[in-house]
Amino acid sequence: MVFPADELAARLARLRAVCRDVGLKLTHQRIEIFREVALSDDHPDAETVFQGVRARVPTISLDTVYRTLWLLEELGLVTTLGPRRDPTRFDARLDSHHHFTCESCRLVRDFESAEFDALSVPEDVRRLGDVSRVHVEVRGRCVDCARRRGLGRNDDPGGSE
Amino acid sequence: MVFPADELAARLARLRAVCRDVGLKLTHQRIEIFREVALSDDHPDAETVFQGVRARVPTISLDTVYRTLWLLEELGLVTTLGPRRDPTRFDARLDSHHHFTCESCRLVRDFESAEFDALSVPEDVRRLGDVSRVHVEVRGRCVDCARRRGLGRNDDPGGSE
DNA sequence: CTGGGTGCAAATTCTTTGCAGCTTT
DNA sequence: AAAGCTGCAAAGAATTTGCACCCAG
Repeated sequence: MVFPADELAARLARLRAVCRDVGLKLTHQRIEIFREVALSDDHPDAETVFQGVRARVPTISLDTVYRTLWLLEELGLVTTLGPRRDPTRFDARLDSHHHFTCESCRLVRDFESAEFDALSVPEDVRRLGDVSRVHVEVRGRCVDCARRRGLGRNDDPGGSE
Repeated sequence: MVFPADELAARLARLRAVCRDVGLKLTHQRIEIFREVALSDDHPDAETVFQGVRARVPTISLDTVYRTLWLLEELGLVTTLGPRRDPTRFDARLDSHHHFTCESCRLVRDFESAEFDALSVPEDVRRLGDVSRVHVEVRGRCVDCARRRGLGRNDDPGGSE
């Protein structure tokens, strides 16, 4: 792994703390699922986590993995790559632009930024491969969702602009 | 729409040019599907494109929409939000970091950058909502895929670090 | 014309849900 | 003991595929 062993312990401690605070049970499965994601450095999907955990907990089921991953996500202990729980979305803009994504609803808005466009990719990244595009993803909660308050999720972006 | 009417014409012209060059037929469906994505500023998913196009072409089918969208993506005429054709992937790192994603295989690598971490969100974006996180997505082709050449897609990232 | 493209319907893949029994608190 | 979790199996989305007919080149 990339990070020191301490880091895993710290993440697990955080899981414990959050579960206690929110009143969630700290089951064997939850710990192992969280550990699997925390230990991997390549951002596994649910199926991959399932395979990994199953090596240690043979009775684990795939649906528990899904339920737990989304639970951890709601608790803020893990995040997702790309928009959350969303089918693939397409973009016809080929010029350099960036995205603001609302974590509550499906809203995504483009924006331009000369500063962001000017970003130069670090040398270590260039060593990973050929870079074709660099764009900034800003996540947050849109004004409409913020107005509606609460932590619940809205399925429909309000502003039709 | 946000961009001038000319822009749509330019995008359609580009579609024509690319199809001709590659020897693809310029069907009514392809034009309408492309137009639907090009005209929308909220990054529709396949289902939404389907609904939109169906208003003008009642016989369109959802599978044609999928096929066409992925075709346009391969031609470089549209892109996707988040990783392409990939189930949801999870990330247990909560500290600020960024991603390099290979467009050929499923490889995703984290990297750190003080410069990227220091980015400040433009005022107009802050008006869209509350920002919780800013990260940079670098897309390209990893060294292993580059070595394998060709435009085909590899399903398995080779390097196990 | 002729082959690529489309529509249909069925198949996959990814993810969620209802329910009965088992585990943490 | 009580409520929350889990595993199972079945349901539900999202996406893909096989095949016969049709249209752009």
